[in-house]
Amino acid sequence: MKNRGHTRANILTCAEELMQQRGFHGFSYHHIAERLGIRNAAVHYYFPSKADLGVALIGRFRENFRFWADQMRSRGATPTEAIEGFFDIEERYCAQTRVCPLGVTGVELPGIPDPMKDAVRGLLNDVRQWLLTNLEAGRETGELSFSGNAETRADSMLAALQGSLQLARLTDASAFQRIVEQLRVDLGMDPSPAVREFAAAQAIRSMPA
Amino acid sequence: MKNRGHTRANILTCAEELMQQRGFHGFSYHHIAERLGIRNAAVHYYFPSKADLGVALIGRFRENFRFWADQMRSRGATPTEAIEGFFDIEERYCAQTRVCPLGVTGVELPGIPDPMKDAVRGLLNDVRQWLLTNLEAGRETGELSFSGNAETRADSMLAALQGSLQLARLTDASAFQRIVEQLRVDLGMDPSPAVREFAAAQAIRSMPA
DNA sequence: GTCTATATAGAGATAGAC
DNA sequence: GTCTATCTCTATATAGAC
Repeated sequence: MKNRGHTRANILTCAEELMQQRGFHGFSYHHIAERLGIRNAAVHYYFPSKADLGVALIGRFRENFRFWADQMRSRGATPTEAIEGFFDIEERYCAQTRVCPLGVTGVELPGIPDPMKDAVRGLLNDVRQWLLTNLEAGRETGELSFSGNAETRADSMLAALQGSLQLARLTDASAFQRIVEQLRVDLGMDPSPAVREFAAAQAIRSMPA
Repeated sequence: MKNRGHTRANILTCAEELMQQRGFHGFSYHHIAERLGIRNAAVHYYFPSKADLGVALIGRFRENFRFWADQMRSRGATPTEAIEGFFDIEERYCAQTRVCPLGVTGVELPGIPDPMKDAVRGLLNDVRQWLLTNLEAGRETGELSFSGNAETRADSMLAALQGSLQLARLTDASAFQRIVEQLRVDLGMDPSPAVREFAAAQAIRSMPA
């Protein structure tokens, strides 16, 4: 038996990919079981209902995001580096033809289980708060410059990133790249490859698989 | 029998709302039949398969958009007025807790029928082209001012609008309003009437007696 | 054009053996 | 912890009566 003791984590990893590629209603326990070479019932052993699975998925996004953000902070990343790291997470989604979990749940909202909705709102709150803090800190130090209120800027950025992953699947990945570059310009960020490479390396090293 | 001769149109109207609220996999023929007070089989009479229904739905979005754009043009709308009109369409979606059809299909893409994918790409192309034309025309006349390339600006705007409808459902409608206001600022447009009123009220309150 | 009735397949879920 | 077997419910779809 491969991956002894890792079945639960394997299920989550597999379901995460399926959800970000096909939507929460776009995959079934059978899809997961098939990919992992196990049976339907084994998946139900770990996640009795699909609502349980959905809540666990969102919970893992939250944990991973917090872990990643803590890593960034403890490594002394500047606001600019932190935001570049966030762009890199999204870029990896784009490369895997995934969309943002907030986009998936935003689209399917009335059909997803209530406990999962609560979890998603918590995730959104964490990400928003993190981005807001970095935008304000960056404006404070002068490394970022943007007009208007930071809350709105944070929401605009999240919306644009979310939408760009969806548009990129309908056209091609360059749509995503160009929109991110536009966001950099709007924040007065340096578009130099050196900064992007640094942030990408940080993000890859500190993002749990 | 109500709405004699309108069943096909009623089905489309109903399915459109369901799709924008719940996603393409989030509703069934039964939901439609129930809402219209008819039977499952009657829906299949007009749209033999769900793929047929999906293609027809996207086709209607395209027709409606073209019709609306033609109206705008024949009434001599300026680029600014045209773009405000587009914001109005999205705002109505927001008020009805709907998201953009491009967002729905962007999220569920690998699971939707192939002919529907083609139709969606056509719709996106129409909307992108329309927005691009208006951005360029507005920059030409000087009524709009924005940096960078107009294609990227058009894609950014579509992504932000799409994402903002999804975020607004996870938080509240004000997220959508603030993001649209940000888009206006980014294009050098006048603030919306609501924002102007608010600013005016602030000014009056802060005026010395 | 809409109905009743029915077919098929899939999704979600449980019981009990190993 | 994973399996086989089974159950129920829903979604999609068709046939044929009215």
